[in-house]
Amino acid sequence: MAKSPKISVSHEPGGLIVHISGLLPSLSPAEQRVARLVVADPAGSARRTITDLATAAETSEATVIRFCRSVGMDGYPQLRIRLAAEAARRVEPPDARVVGGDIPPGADLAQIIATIAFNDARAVEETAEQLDPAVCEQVVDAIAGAGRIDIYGAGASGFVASDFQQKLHRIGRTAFYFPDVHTALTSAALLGRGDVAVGISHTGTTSDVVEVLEQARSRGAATVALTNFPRSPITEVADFVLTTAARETTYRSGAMASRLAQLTVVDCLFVGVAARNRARARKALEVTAEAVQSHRVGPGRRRG
Amino acid sequence: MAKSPKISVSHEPGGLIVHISGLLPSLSPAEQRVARLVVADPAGSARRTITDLATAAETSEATVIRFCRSVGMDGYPQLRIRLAAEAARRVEPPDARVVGGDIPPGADLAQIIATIAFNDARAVEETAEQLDPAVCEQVVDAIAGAGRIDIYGAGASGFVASDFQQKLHRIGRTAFYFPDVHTALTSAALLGRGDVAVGISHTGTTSDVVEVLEQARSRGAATVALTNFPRSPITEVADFVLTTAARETTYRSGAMASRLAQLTVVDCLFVGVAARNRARARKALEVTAEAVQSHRVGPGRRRG
DNA sequence: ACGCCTCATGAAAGTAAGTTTCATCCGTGG
DNA sequence: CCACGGATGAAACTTACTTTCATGAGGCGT
Repeated sequence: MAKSPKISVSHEPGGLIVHISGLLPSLSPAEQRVARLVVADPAGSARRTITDLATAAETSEATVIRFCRSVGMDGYPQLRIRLAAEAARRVEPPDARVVGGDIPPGADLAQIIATIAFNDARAVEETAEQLDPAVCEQVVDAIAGAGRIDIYGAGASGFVASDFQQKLHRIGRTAFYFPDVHTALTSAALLGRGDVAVGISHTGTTSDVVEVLEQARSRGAATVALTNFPRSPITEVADFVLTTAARETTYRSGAMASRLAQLTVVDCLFVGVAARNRARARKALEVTAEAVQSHRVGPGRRRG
Repeated sequence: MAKSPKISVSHEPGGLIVHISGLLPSLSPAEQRVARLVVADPAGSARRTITDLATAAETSEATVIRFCRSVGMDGYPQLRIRLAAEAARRVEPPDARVVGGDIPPGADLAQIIATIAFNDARAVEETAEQLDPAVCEQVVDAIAGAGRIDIYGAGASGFVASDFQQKLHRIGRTAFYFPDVHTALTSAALLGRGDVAVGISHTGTTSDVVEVLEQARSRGAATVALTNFPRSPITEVADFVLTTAARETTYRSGAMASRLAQLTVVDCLFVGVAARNRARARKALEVTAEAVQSHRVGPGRRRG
């Protein structure tokens, strides 16, 4: 079934560049070379002829066309135009901040800070731009009406999962997070129709998370995937797919930008769910806030 | 060559559209028809093929080309691209995002997303701007040369603390994070000169964290505070103070923006430390990356 | 290991788009 | 009335884009 090449991608809001970055790993090697050129210099690429671009990417025109189709364009001319538009819209980075780039070896700390913050902020913004409100809405509905919510995530994404769990818990939703696979699988097996399972994985290839989500789905739960890559395995076991838009950087394994982007999405979902029932959520928040009040000390800020 | 193709106008400032409008009267009738179409709908025209446009202007392709040359373009493709770029640029920004504002009660999800992302991104940017590189440098030095690094944080900040610990660990630094006060106190008591203690607290008033940091300091460890409020209690027990710049919003208890800001700072420190010894850090990262490789699944592409 | 299949890929054929050339038309002024 | 020059489109031509197809690499089951 899923075979259907419905890939279509009719909806690639936000940036085309962002969209392409996300698709990058799902492209064939030759197409990736093309994609990288395009992402690195959209404006420049728009000026090139297809033959030019093909040569630059050390491949054939045919591959460039395939690339166009892979990212949802009709053909090369359309890509060109979209690229030009995209490039025009984006204000170029003020200074030497390499977008999505690596930190140069000799960089001093001030530069490092500027670069990191720039990329982090961008990831957050771009993620928001390309988020599909309609899908979010559905996810929010599902969560708001869920009997139980299971949240899965390994490693770095585990933090995000855990954070989400805590948030939902604070507004009175029954949410769980499992740091270990076995417990998670057990829990997933107990899910059923009306429950929701959320899997978080930057790469979308973390087998533990994919498996658990699959399990959850087979039990009838609605499954949600949060990943940076729209065509990664996790999306195949998810009813709803939400993507982040962090560009890969080679050096920084932790992919902090990705983490921030994930948290932003989680936050949006959270606020969306909370907004479903303002009164109750607010009350729950107040109660939980009071609960930790005793752990606060002294005069702190001005507050007299 | 009497016509002298001196085309000139290599640089037509302001908008291309404006430029064309200006030239309009000096064009031949048929070219004017083309020009009018283009000016009326730049974006739409960019999508048309030359034949299309010629037909629409009730003229021949040749005339369209002449028009292109008349306005200083090399040919039709170039015009197309410029038009697309032009059209994209004049799209006005979606709408006014409320800076630091609360989410209005009736907001739809798209608005919520925009607002959250905007505030989150701002928090990250502003935090980076006000971070003192000199202090960061000192902290990085301390951590890079530390015998042991203890990281404390409760509740939401605990996630950040934990994340920091994991990061440092991955590049071979001896770092610990303690989710519970008692263990933390015990550990702090064992710190000494040359060790580093990092306390993370958004409000800066979390008693647990303050206490532990105090303990660490009394044992001779260098203490670092990461908080949003430069005059909060935690800063009184810290040798180095790093601040985030998240604006509070009333509704969102979790203060996600603050979390992101904290993470950004942590990331900067991390990269700073890693940069102190590129080679070793890189190696450590590679090794740890390999370690989780087996947990990745399949190709992830569309697979048929 | 073997054959089978799938997929990625570029060469080449085919089609469409863009460009040039040139003959025609039309108005103007001698 | 004719010569002239600019405007114009038809058609030839060139280049760009797209499709098709054969090849070969890599995976998979036997």
